[in-house]
Amino acid sequence: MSNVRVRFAPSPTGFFHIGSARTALFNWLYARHTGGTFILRIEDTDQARNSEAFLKLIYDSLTWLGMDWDEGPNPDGVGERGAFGPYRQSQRGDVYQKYKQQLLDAGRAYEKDGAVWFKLLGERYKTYDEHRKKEVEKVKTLPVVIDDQIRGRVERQEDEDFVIFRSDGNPVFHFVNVVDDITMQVSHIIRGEDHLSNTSKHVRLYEGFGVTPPVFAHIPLILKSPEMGQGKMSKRDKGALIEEYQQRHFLPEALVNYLSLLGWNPGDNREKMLIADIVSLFDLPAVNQSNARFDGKKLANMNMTYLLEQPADRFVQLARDYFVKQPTGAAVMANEAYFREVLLMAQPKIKSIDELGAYTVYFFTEEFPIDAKVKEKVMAKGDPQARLAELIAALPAMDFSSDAAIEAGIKSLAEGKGLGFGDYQAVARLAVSGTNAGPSITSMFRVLGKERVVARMERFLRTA
RNA sequence: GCCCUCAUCGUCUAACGGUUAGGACAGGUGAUUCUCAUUCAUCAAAUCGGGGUUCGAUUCCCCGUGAGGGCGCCA
Repeated sequence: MSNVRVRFAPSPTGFFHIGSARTALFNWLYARHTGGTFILRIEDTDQARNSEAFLKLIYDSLTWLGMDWDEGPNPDGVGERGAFGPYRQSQRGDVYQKYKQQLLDAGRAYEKDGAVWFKLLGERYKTYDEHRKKEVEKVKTLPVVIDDQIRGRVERQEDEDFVIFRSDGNPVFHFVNVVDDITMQVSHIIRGEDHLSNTSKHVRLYEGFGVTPPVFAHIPLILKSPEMGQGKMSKRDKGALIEEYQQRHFLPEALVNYLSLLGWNPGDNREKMLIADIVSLFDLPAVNQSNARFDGKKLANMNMTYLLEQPADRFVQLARDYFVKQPTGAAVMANEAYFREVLLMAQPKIKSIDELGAYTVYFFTEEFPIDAKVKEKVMAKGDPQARLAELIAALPAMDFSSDAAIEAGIKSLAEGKGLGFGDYQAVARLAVSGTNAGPSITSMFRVLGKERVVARMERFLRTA
């Protein structure tokens, strides 16, 4: 095992969104690529906004996406693993007190207005702050130099003392973040670019503790797609929540694959890749510097590509997971062999699992909808009623033992009337399935069975 | 207002300082299949602007402009 130690440090104050997932992913990829350790740390110091439900969502989302962690709370939330715990900041009060005392003893922190402040070293002066509309005390310091793995050399001036413990006694983010990274021996900090400006604070804190800062790597942000407006993606944007993709039965590996391509590429034209290949190819210097816009269409396409190539058993299992949650689920899955046959017929045709219900409805009930637009179109051409009547007459004698036999049967009927297969196909499909989209008419007939096909045609003729 | 970062088709992106600026998604057109979808073929589509450096700049430098982020006793 290498000495690379990275962490993902979410706070359970809201839904798990796509930006967090991508940050987690890049950390996970780097850990797996280097043979290092991936740590999950829960930043739950903000008691007012924390919730157990959101905490569980973090575990579930990471697990669903296949990002396993080596240290941190256990995925079921009971107990934890790793030698550097506790991994929830709410349980690390003692550690923070100790480090606060260290700063106090060294003269690098002081109390003011009931809060504890970190003290910058240098000459002090007062100046008016245009942004905050008040006079502030600043400190003349040398710029902090950050050698970022993705950005290169970044310089930033840190010129004001800042709070590390609030007057309510709780430590603030910058402080706990640095203390935890020190005590957990984090070697690389991979996080969003929104933290780049905070990094100078963090570096000063490391110096205050007499510790060499870890390697920083600030990854680009995910922006809204153009139709969603301006700015970085937030939880309120459509498609921003991991939970949503889970509910829509996306394939997690497709989502991970898509996310990995937002700000990174393997150096060639490959896009669809095995997770194992992404792990072996991923590296920090290859990460882009510019922000990326989220594109739901490309994600959907990636998901479809994955869906098309799923082995039959996995696809049926995915379908089962979907139908279990549908009100009609029990009826749909009542006959195992029939269910499987219908589903495998649908697999090459659908773009996402959540289309399955509508796509296969007429296989499981007589109460399927008739698409009005399709009906109008089909009925306007030729003499569909006559074709249907001919089919009804010919069907009882037809061989239904195979797709080929059915096809031959319809063809010979058509030839006898001087017509083509196509003259019967559209109206038969409409009468039997209520739509124009579906598997081949022959396999549809065979799976449905002769009686049901004839009955539906008769009913259609009566009501049409 | 101050500070930091970024800038190639609509979007994600590729291109040792030398390419007809490539690929993918989305879009257009056509072919194939009994429908639909897939698939295949094909078309359209970009180096933000201005200065340098250089024989030569998408690539290096500067200035604009635009976009994103930060400036909390939030994380």
